[in-house]
Amino acid sequence: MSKDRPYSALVHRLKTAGLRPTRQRLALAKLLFESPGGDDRHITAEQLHAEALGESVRVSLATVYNSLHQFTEAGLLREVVVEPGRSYFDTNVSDHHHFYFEDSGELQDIPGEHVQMESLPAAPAGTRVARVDVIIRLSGD
Amino acid sequence: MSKDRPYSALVHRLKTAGLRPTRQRLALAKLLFESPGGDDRHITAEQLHAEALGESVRVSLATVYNSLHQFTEAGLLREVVVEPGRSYFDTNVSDHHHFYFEDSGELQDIPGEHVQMESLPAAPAGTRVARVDVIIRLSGD
DNA sequence: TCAACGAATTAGAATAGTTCTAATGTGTAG
DNA sequence: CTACACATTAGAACTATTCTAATTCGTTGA
Ligand SMILES: [Mn+2]
Ligand SMILES: [Mn+2]
Ligand SMILES: [Zn+2]
Ligand SMILES: [Zn+2]
Repeated sequence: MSKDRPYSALVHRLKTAGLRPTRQRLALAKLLFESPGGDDRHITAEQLHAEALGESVRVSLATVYNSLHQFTEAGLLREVVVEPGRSYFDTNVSDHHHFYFEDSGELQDIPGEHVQMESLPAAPAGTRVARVDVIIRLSGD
Repeated sequence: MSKDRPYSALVHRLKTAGLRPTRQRLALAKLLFESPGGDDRHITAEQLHAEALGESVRVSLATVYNSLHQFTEAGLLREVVVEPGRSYFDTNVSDHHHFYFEDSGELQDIPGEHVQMESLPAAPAGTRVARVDVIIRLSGD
């Protein structure tokens, strides 16, 4: 279909999401989605910024935040809040839940089938369920 | 049993928790646990501080934070994080989950029986489950 | 190809929630 | 009552995040 460079799939992904494929967004998307384990990363804005700088991708922290939020709105990422002042962006947008290791601050996926709710209560009138977050908090032994 | 003033039950509650019943802790505990609906309040530190000042209880914000954390450690409160930079303290420490109204920022209890997990995955070796948080995020219509 | 324009990026300031510091005050055991 | 550990406090500090307004870039269509 396309004879483009390695970025071609990402370019398409961003365009489809209504986002211009800028140098910064492409580089961040590459780090997010095409690293080893890219379909299950849990990363903070500061971590991604550091990672970019480490790869000599020049991008500001403000742009990292902007991009992460835009990717989230576009459904490419999912935001998971675990502590006040600590939120992760998750490259796995399928239906799943999380272990949170309180000691190390790490998040780990739990496949969706392993936690099932029976009888989710109905959303109150005038609202719809935007998301259901299940976080199993773990502490050391 | 006791012929003490209205604070007597609270004094006992704090002492049992290993906390000295100081003027500030008593006043905050009274606001938290003896308001109408005191077994189901979801309040932030700043809200509680404002409430205290409104009742002419002189207490610093630092003490409000200290007390909320101490109460939480003692099992009198439970902390619920809903957004980066927004955490609530919940006077309902029984097993239950929450609706979060994204528009208004309010939290509402869902009785424990109304959400049941089947087959919670086992905690990874070397860890124990400290808590399971279920937050159903609602957005307007 | 390129001008024009709206969109994106940026540095740095600003904000908000929370925690820290170190000086002062208070509850309680003896 | 005294002494001392514990608690409170004002304000500074800190951290994650958002904002601002100046600059740069991507796209489109002539
Ligand atoms: Mn956000
Ligand atoms: Mn806390
Ligand atoms: Zn995940
Ligand atoms: Zn609750």
